[in-house]
Amino acid sequence: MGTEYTTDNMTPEIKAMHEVIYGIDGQRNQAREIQALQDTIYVIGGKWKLPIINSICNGNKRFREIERSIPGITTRMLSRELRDMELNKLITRTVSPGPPVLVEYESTSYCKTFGHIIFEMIKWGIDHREKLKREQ
Amino acid sequence: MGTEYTTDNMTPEIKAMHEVIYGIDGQRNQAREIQALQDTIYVIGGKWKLPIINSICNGNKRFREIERSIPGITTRMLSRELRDMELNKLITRTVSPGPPVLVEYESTSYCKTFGHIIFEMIKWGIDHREKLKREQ
DNA sequence: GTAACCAGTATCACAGAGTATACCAGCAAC
DNA sequence: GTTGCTGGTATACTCTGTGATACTGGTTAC
Repeated sequence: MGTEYTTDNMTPEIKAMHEVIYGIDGQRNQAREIQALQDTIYVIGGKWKLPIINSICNGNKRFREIERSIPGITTRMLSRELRDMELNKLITRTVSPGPPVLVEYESTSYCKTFGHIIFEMIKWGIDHREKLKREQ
Repeated sequence: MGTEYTTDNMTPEIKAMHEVIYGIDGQRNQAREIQALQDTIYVIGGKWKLPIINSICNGNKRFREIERSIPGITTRMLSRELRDMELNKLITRTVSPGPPVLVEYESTSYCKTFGHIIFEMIKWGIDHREKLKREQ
């Protein structure tokens, strides 16, 4: 059933992804979809990770810079998330002893792979607010 | 600074979104970005909402269907999230008294606006697993 | 009548994400 | 010396999202 297609012309990566979503036989592979979605939620879930990633990708490097750019975050949470993200190789932390001591956080290429997700989420949020405005 | 642009040709919606992201003067509006991102996280955050949305959008309508399609979820959490999502008009719940009683959940158009986010998250999750496989 | 399914509810438990608030050493600016 | 900033840490606490497990009434299939 379903439309005919050929994967002959695809690159190996695209072909693999296609086969995960649609399966070998072209049927939607719901089990793989849900697994992928849950994997992603596991990695970037929580209240603060994406805002911190977004802030650093926007060029904020310093602890207080990042803190100021995210309304509502506490130093406790920021510190904890930064450490966790460094361990998971989402960001790098570079210390220049100075004086004064200078610590800089930067995104890794792995971190940047969330760009599309963050972009879609920002778009949704903006559009949502526009819609709420129009409904008033 | 930055590249010149004109918004004259844009639809009102696109123009409004453009101005939120870039501001009137074309500069990135980080404050609006973070607000939009936090709004989105507020609405769809948590471990189960997106998997449930995805399951219902994939055509699962019945409580146990949805339950079976999401590994790890408990009836407690599913019931709770479905109620919450119905209250927030993400889904509709239709009861046919039967016998036997038949309850069907369906996504609303509002619910479907998360499609792009979910798609990007599934893509990321699939790509991430492919990369891990290649690194072994 | 027994088993299985449907669509949940009930009850108890708790881990950990998140919060509130104060504080620290070192440095710079005045 | 006082104030402000940096880059956090310390401590106690909250609370909520989540989990585990058993259970319910109604129905169907055999």
